[in-house]
Amino acid sequence: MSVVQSIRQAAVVAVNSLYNQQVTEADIAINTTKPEFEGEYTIVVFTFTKFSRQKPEETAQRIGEYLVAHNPELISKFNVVKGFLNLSINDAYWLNYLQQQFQNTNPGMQPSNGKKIMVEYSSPNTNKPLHLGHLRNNFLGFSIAEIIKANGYEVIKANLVNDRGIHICKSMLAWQMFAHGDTPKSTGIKGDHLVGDYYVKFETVVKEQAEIIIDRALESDFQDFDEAETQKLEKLVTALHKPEVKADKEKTAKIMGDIKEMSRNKTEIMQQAKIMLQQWEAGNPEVRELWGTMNSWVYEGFDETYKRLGIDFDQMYFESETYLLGKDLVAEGLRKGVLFKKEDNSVWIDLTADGLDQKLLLRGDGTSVYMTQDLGTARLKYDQYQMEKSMYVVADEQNYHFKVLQLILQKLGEPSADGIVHLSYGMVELPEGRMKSREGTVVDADDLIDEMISTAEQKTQESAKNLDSFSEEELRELYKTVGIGSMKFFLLRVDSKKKMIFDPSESIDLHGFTGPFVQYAYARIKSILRDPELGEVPDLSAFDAKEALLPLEKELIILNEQFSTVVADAYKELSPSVIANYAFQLAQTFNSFYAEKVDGIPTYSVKRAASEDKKYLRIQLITHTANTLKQSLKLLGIGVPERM
RNA sequence: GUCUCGGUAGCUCAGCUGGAUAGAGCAACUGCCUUCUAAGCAGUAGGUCAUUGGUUCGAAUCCAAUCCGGGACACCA
Repeated sequence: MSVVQSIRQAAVVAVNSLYNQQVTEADIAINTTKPEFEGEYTIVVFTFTKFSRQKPEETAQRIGEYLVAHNPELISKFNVVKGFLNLSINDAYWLNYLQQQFQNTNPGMQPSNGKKIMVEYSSPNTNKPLHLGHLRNNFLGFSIAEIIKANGYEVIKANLVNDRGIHICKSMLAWQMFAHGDTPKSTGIKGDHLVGDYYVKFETVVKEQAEIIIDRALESDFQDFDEAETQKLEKLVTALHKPEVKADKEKTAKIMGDIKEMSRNKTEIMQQAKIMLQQWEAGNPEVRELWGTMNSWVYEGFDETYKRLGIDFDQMYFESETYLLGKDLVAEGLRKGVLFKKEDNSVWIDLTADGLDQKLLLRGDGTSVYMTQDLGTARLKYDQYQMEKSMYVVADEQNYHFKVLQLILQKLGEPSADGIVHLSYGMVELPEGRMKSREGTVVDADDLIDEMISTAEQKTQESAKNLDSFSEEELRELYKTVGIGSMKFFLLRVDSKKKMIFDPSESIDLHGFTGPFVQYAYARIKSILRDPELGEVPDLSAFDAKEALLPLEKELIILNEQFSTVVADAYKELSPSVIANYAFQLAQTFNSFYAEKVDGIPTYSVKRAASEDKKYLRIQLITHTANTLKQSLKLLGIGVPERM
């Protein structure tokens, strides 16, 4: 049990017996004590004055006296400032905690609770390589999975690959037209990048072809369109010439966007892509073969990137295998009367009673839409794993989709419905706005990884000591650990619910609130423990420290003790940033502990400690700190170097 | 238009289940490497917590309104 919980329990007893009340643990407000006051934890007693009928100071005084009298092993003394009851925890309590924990190489882990949670993340399209946005998704998904595991759950990490659809046909078509049979092997280009290059090629051709159609349309020449489209375009073009629209930039842009979109759809190459998609769905062997080949190139590329990043999955799903799912569910829904058919045979659900709209679930021609697939996939997942919760790590632009998904599953009476959790995160933006793959303004994942690893190399060459004692292999490993670590930390330290801005012109820092800062603190501890001058250290598992704790010793123990609570909070908030902030604070406190000097003499030296008692206590303390730092970073998917 | 998320130091962000004088990092400035790793430590400077009103002993935190910005509301995924 954590200190805070112990205090809480003791305080409930104190308040209830002193004032004959029925308060519960939730009624006790506990904060860490501000550094300018004595004590470690503070109970705020203002709320108790309602029934104590005393001034805050008197109330705090009485509760403080009661706590010290009844819990001497926990609370050694107290002081009162206004309505704040500052408690000093008994040194023996901290020492006992340290004694119990210092050899635990997995601090903060809860025992198994037998429940399962699925986390779906990454879920890339197979028509282009991964970019910065995917990185945030991947790191978040992986880290959340680790955090959930630490809270006692079994986790299934799932990846639903979007391997079919118009987007991959675009790459395929452009490859057929322009590649002259090039392959990753023949060109030396990584598979996902090669396929991505042809996606970009496709888009440039569309743009060229669309421009001609747009120009004609703006001259009111609608030869490319059918009757209905012509009518719509006539309205749009007329609107464009109205003075009030001309004055309104936003409106003009919107209309131009509509015209552009309609024109793009009429280009020859887009028509060909649509035909290819139909051929794919019809099982055309040639198209299927090309599809298989190009996807395999992409998978090789993805695997390489995932491997470098240390990202993995327990269960792969492919949309080509799941896109037809969900139709059974729709049929059942129709039978149950939850869904209804319109004249054109399309199937809908009416969500107007829930403040939402009607939502299409099956097209008139019987083909499924995104939502249909997701309904089916939800059932498939649940049939396979019967998990407590099914989490989707997907950007916040799809908040509405997941709200609707859960609601429909509930109305259909699916057992998976209540467990649906959308882990919604904000997008990564550039200083000038959103990244757009169509416009080529994306930060490529592989490029960024390379850049960070070489930045780590540069920095290591500048500042590491004893560089010549590292082997080539060790150095490569170190650059990777630090480079990837800095990137993961950078993307995870910000609350995932908020969008974040990344400026590619300023490379990711390795100083201050960063991954390498935490890694450095860890490596420092390891270096202390490795030092031959430390001498022979006896088995400390029964060591019993006698001397009073010094300020930073105590502060370090207190922080370490909070780790379990932090891990629980990170799960509750579904936010790795809670862990990142904690890891930084712990590393920072250790660095102060490490560096404090009085008259040039280090206060907290381990090997030169004033007594054996202090030396052994500090060995326990920094060992535990190293374990906690390592574990924190592990929960973020970040590794630690033994030296750097 | 409706819904939704956000606005805290020059920049990037913590803090938000109400609690003491609002915290970090970066950037700027001052110090600190003959003693366990300076990717570090100690310090200085930098704030109308978007605005207004309300609830409260107490509001960055809760409520309402307003302003600014993002996103969603597809027979796209």
